[in-house]
Amino acid sequence: MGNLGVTQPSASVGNYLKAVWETAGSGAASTKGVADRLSVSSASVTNMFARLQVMGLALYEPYRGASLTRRGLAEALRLVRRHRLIETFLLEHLGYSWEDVHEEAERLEHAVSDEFTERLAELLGHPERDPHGAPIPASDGALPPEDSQPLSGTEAGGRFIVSRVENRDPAVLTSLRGLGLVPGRALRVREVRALDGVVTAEDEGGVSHVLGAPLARSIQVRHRV
Amino acid sequence: MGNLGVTQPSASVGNYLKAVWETAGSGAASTKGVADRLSVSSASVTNMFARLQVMGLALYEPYRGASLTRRGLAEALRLVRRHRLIETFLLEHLGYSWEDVHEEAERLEHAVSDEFTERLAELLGHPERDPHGAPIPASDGALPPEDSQPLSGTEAGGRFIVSRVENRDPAVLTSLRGLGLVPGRALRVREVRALDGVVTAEDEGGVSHVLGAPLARSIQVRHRV
DNA sequence: AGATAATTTTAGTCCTGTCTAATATTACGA
DNA sequence: TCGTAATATTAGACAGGACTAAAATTATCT
Repeated sequence: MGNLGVTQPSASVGNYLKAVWETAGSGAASTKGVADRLSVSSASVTNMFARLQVMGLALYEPYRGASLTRRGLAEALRLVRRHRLIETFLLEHLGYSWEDVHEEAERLEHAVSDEFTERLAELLGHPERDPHGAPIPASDGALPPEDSQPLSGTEAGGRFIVSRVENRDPAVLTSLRGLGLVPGRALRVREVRALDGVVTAEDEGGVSHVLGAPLARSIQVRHRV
Repeated sequence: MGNLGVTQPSASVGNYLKAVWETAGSGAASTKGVADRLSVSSASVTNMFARLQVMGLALYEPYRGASLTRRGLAEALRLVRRHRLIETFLLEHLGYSWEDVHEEAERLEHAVSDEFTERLAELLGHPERDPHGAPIPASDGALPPEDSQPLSGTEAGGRFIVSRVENRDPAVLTSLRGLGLVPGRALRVREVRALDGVVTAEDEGGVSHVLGAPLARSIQVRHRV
């Protein structure tokens, strides 16, 4: 994850790199996908895709989308690492609440240096996951293995532990926290309704939760051991 | 120091506001003064002075320099507060060395929110001074009273305590730290040579320090009680 | 006071990153 | 497979911030 002699990409460029990384499954990111994620016009995305290509950070084929080069991927993961470490710090040391850490980290990740990042990792004890359960890339970009699946893809009767909540909306996160649907919570799935994807799951206190498809998709769980 | 409904000035605008504040004694800041401090061309400064005026952050009279309005001053002090709190945090919690905190804080001050700042102040115990002895403005912009004077302006025979070191150059700071010329150090002034402003002072260990005029000007001391 | 030096401003250019409107391409449903 | 809907791209504009070169103003020194 070195950065030898290379100019730091601007915050904008960094945001596009992250968006491409998050949007592209294992292929190329679409213009619209990135535009929606960044709340920016499609024209802006087309423009940036071309620039990322010139900068050697992405491969771009018109109408086919963009995918990161090794360098682009390294840069994206560096930002993701910063973001998730900062979120952890905000929650654990500054008393931020779960739903507020994302926004602050979003700005800070572009301002901190590698030195800051590594010192922060040290202070935090080199955590593997952030407060939402998202894996924190190592300083060389390595991601811890993922053993989770979305709640929406489980089967009735299964017993799980919430491992991650993938949602940036503070209002949604506040609600989920209120319901106790945070990483670590044990759940037993009662029903995954084929009709509309609504999932019904019961927590250890016997409380039943009914979750619409989008929510069920953003809650990741892993099998209980 | 509120920020109600007001768009956050960009990092650039913020840097100019700080530079005007630091440059203008109790009058107006000159184009060249600000240009030198920010390492930017004079033309850029003229341009920004005009824009600050339009934004209501400064008063600008061509060829006469710029001075901050109440709003501009409040914004500048807000950044200074952030900067100095961040420096303190870097040194005390992340293990940064004295000479490295400035550069990192310079970037971070534009990325943190008021909420972050106040939580950080809380974590640090609401310090009144940063690691270099510079006063930290309160959240309402109030500055602790200044009882210091530059070492260059003292008289031979006086006994002082170093209260502040005003220099951003890491190389200079490293040297001063090596000599023990940091806030808290007791000094007895031996000579302030009229000829060239060179100051000779002795510390408690009996070590004698000879300081050129520029250095002597950047070291602030207060009378020993 | 006049000449020269220092400082400032103006004029014009450039780059980044955004937008809208118009056009082109691809995907999809009948 | 054809027509419409969705997606993408191009073209052109604009704001923020920076620069250089040239012109103007102020300061300084004899």
